[in-house]
Amino acid sequence: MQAKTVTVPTLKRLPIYLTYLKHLQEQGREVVSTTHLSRVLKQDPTQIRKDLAATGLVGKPKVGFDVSKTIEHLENFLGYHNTNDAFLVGVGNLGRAIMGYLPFVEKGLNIVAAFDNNPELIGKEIAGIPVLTVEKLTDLAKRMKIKLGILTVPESVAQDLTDAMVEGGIQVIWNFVPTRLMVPDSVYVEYTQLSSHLAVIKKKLQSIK
Amino acid sequence: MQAKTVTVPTLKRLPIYLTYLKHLQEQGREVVSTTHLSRVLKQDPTQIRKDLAATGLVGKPKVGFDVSKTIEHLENFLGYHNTNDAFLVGVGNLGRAIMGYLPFVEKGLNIVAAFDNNPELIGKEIAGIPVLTVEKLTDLAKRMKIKLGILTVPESVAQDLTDAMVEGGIQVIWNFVPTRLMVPDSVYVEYTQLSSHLAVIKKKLQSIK
DNA sequence: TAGATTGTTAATCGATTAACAATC
DNA sequence: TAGATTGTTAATCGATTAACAATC
Repeated sequence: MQAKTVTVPTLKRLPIYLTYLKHLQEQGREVVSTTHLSRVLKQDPTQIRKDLAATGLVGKPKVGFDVSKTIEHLENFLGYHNTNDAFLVGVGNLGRAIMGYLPFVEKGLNIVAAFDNNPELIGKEIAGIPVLTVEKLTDLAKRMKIKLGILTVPESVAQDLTDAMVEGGIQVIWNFVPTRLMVPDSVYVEYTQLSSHLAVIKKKLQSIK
Repeated sequence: MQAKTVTVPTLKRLPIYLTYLKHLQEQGREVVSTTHLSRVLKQDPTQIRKDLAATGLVGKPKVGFDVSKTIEHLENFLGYHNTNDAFLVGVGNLGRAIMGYLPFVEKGLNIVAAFDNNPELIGKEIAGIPVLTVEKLTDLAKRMKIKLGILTVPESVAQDLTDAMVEGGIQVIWNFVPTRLMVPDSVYVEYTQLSSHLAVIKKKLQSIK
């Protein structure tokens, strides 16, 4: 079956299935039913079936899904085997963590250079990634045809550096700064807003005290 | 007007409004309309009005919302002025980044201790936070009546340390590990799945190439 | 075969968006 | 007053969940 268009909610659940399937594989399980996945992952079995079907997977009635094949299929679908080059802008705490975060390397994220305006960092290497001055950002992005930029700067300079990335031809920005960025329609911004998660957590804490 | 029950999507948008309102405040703006917010934040104005109304805010027809009062109100509503004590478990790259992440401090997250099993880290301080052995986690959580735990360990030990937290009476877990955690119904888990965001980003990159 | 599981259509649920009267 | 904006009810949209026939 051909892969249909996959919705964002589905796309976000796939990596969760994948980690659990790998766990099963390590234990030597060969097949798994969505009924089982449903119990463990606490999600509706129909939803899991629809999610898998959306990637083009087919299961066997009465049997379930082949663990190894499903892993292989999902990894291909998510593009874990082909790497994407990226620039990281803002070598603070969070930036450094992302630069050295192994799970991203395993999933095919390849940060080729990082940028900062701190003279003490420029010229150094962090987690094997060279740190360059932000002045080189736009030109280098053009020259290297970089399509993905990861933004981990303080809020005050977020828009300026976004502009620099956009000018350099970057088309997808992973934004960790708690601000909306202004970008042309052609540029996609993926927002990872830790403050939003914190808001949910604090509300929850209020209600249980 | 009284604050109604606020949905999670609404809760997650409030911090975004807040950062932009502070930006306006710095520029000396005294009032703002949801029409204006809508243009800048690229969100439906009705949604913004509903979100604000859900927190108990009222605006002035023809005028809009008072910037300073709205900021004050939202900060109170989100509990930025009263701190929540938390334990952080797993002092790797990501854990360290969170320990030193200023925006969390400003929003009232107070990490009082961190835990790891690496002997080289134990006894040290990182960003002013003491690192202790994971063996002390459960007892100390009980004694200090800690309600919030932040989980930034490798996947292989995530469930074990979750169990340790739950046994220590922790009721809310902020999980950065790309796995579902098994917890009793009384425990709430907030999932921040960076792998899910990466999945969305990689798909986007595939489509623009 | 009987029963478990898949795959799909239909129903439900909840969030977003549209329409519009009320208000300063 | 006229017009912009709020606040709210109604309509829409999309995602989740339920029901159930098809399948091995």
